[in-house]
Formats: sequence, C-alpha cells, structure tokens
Amino acid sequence: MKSTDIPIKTIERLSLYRRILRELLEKGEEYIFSYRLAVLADKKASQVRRDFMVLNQFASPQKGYAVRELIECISGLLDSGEKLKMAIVGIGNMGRAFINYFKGRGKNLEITAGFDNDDRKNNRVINGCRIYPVEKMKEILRKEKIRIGIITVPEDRAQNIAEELIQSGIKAIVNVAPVPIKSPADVHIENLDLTSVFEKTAYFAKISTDSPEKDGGVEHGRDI
Amino acid sequence: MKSTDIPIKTIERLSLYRRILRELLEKGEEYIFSYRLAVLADKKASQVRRDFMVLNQFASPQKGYAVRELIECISGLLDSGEKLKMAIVGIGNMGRAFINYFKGRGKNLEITAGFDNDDRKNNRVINGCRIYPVEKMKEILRKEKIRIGIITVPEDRAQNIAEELIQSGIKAIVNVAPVPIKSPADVHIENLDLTSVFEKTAYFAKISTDSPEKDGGVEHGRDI
DNA sequence: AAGTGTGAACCTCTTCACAGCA
DNA sequence: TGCTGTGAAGAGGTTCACACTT
Repeated sequence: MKSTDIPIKTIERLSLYRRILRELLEKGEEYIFSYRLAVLADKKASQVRRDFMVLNQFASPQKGYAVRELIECISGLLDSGEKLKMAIVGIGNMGRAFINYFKGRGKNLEITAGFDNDDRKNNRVINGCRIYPVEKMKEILRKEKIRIGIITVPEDRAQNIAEELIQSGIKAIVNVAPVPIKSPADVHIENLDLTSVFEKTAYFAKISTDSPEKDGGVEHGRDI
Repeated sequence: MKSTDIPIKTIERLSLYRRILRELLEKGEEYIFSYRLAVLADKKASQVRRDFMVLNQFASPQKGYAVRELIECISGLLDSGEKLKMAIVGIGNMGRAFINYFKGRGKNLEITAGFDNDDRKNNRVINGCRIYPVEKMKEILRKEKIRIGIITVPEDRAQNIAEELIQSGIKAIVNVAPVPIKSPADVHIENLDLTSVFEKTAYFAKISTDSPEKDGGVEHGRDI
C-alpha cells in the first residue's frame, strides 16, 4: 500500500496548478490546454501533462482539461477530509507573519494554536490564533488533534522543540530555524532554510555580474 | 568563462556547512571529519566530501578538514566583496519578518531599503531599514547599488513589481508571493512558494497517517 | 588503521518526440 | 488538424565502494 509513487516535485506543482485553476474558474474558464497552464505556471507543457498523469484525469484535444475536475482531483490527492490544523512554536516576527499568512482566504490549512515562553506573548490572541506557554504544548496538541508543527524558534531551541512536537504525535514539521532537524523516519521534516535560499540567490546575483549579459527576452503573462 | 559547473544543491549546502563550521570554530574546533559534519548537517558523509570537491580544499585522514580554511573557501565562493545590499517590496507582516531576520548577527546580506505604497508605512524606519514609496524605487535602487530584490507584495502585484526591479538593474529576486514570476534568462528568480511548501508538508502528514507506523529511530545531535 | 577523493552506478526529475485520438 | 499521453533519452543529484594516503 505504498501511496508514494508520486514525485515530490509533482506534489509541489499540483499545489501551484490548483491555485491557478481556481482563478481560471472564477473567471469562468471551464477548460484549459496544457500549454496555456504551462505559461501561467511558468513550466513546460510536457511537464504539466506529465504531472497530470498521476491524477488519472484525461483531456480532450478539442477542449483541453476540465478545470473543475482537475481541481477536485488535486484536492482529493492533497487534502485531508477537514481543515488541517497546525501549531506554530515561536511567536516572533516570523511566527506572526505565518499566522497572518494563513488567515483570510479559504485555505484548507489553519494555524490553530501558537506557543511561546515569553509571558508578554502567551495567553494573547494574535489574528485569531491563541498563544499558549510552551509547557502546555503536549496537552493542547493532543486535545486539538493538531497534525502539523511549524518551528520559528531560535536555532538552539529548534531540535528540542521538534522532539517535543514528535512526542505529541505530530507527523510533519516545517522548520524555519536555520539548522537542520533530525527525526525518526516516519516524521516528515521540511527544513525551510531561508539563509540558504538567500545565500544561493546572492550567489546567482554574483555570478550574473561576473559573466556577460545574455538576454532571454521578457515574457509577460499572468495578467489574464 | 562559465562559472557554473557547481550544482545548485551544493551551493545551498555550502551555505549550511559554513554556519555549522563557524559554530565549531567558536567552540575551538579547528578540524572536522566529513562524517561528523554530516551528522551536524543531517547529510551523508559522502555527500559532504563530494560537495567539498568544488572547493579544492583537501583533508588529511588524521585530522580531517581544516575548519578555518573551509569557511574561507566557502566565503570566497558565495560572498561578494562587500555586504550585499537587498531591497524588499511590500512591508506587511512577512516583509517586516524578513527585515528583522537579516538584522542582528553579522550576515553578509542586508536589507538596505524597503518599499510600500501605504502612506502609514513609508518614510518610516523599521528596525534600521528605511521604507520609501514605490515610486522612488528605481531611484533608490540605482543610487544605493542594490543587487537583490525581495518581493512580499500580494500576488496580483508581484509580476509588475518584478519587472520594475529588473528594469532598475536587479539581477536576482526572491519572490515570496504565491505566484511564479517570469523573467529574462539573465535574472535569477527564486520562487519561494510557501503555500506549496505547506501543502506538500500536509500531504506527507496525510499519507503518513494512512500508512503503517515505521520507526527509524530518533537520532539526537546538534547540541555540541 | 581510519579517513579521504572519486569513478561509476544509481535514482529522480525533466524534456523530447511521436503515435494516437477526437 | 492540433493537442494529448507516454516511452525513451537526457540532465541533475546522490550514494556506493574502493584505491589511496598518512
């Protein structure tokens, strides 16, 4: 019953496609060709078609893919039944930014609880999200059946917090602290290392200045 | 003069290794073996050694790699001469979080200017970073010789802002808006799609609950 | 003896190119 | 005819396994 023959990269893109498809649907577009979705998602058409192979959703050469069905198929693959509850540990600037990020639009993910040891922060409610002291973490996580943890604490606390999350039954963690987290094999850790992202970007800025200018031409788009 | 035979993933890891190596140096460790660094970085030893091949820095079987030299080598590869100046467009929660993220510790990257159209935000100074109205963007970017742009505006403004950044000579962009940005080939775009990251993580949480528990064993570490 | 440096095998993901179909 | 679905080739990244070094 191995449910993962689906490439990770495909999962990521399906998330992106779904957002674009929802926008199309709002604009009344019921069908889309792979090459047009490819432009909107900044991918190749063949990539789009390959990705959709995992959905067992077929298109007609005349009309293309049925947008509504695609969205449902992707949702069936990505979403759980109900809204997926997440908890965030570390209510600094980054923590607040994430809480805010998930508020508003009808996302299927929500941050249900926050945790911080700073007494000025806990027992407050930030943008609809209640903040508790870290001691209460295990209790709240189990009570609320929270499935995903987000770590935005300083790097020296990250591994420790991760282990507490795992002991409370959390099965997936997004770690924003700039240090990799180690975990048992059945817990998925997403190390979102912003420092690496920016240093990589800086590296490209550097080598693009060293080497000669080569213009590929601006391709506008996405303003349908 | 193609400066890129270095794998992108290696660049990302070198950024991580450097942080770990700096910590080691602070603790007085002058030499390190690949297998030990591998544990700290949560990678395989062979991966570490393969990555270090691009540095032309060799180790001795007795002592391992010289930490100080490694750091310098990595810095020579990743860093430009001076602090690299970045600008951020969109001073919401996420924008402020990034400004804060780059303050403090002696990083070689700094956010020099912020831009926002909200009059309550511009002309203010947030954590040392001056906020300007978007109209002033081209002027400030050129005057300050800013090399990297960060986009934290709502998705419908992102492509437009990107094009303005590019017209002002920016050569690399980190885009945090949940929509891919298209650009000429000589501009590096890093689409940091948080929604995809979280929906991917949710997917793993979902399938890990569907499938049987298989424990790989907790591996502690990183608390040296 | 115990670690390194690296060719080669392996695995994952992307792209091509073309038969097949409405 | 014009787009899809997909086998096969290609590109990129990881891991193995072992000769080599001190």
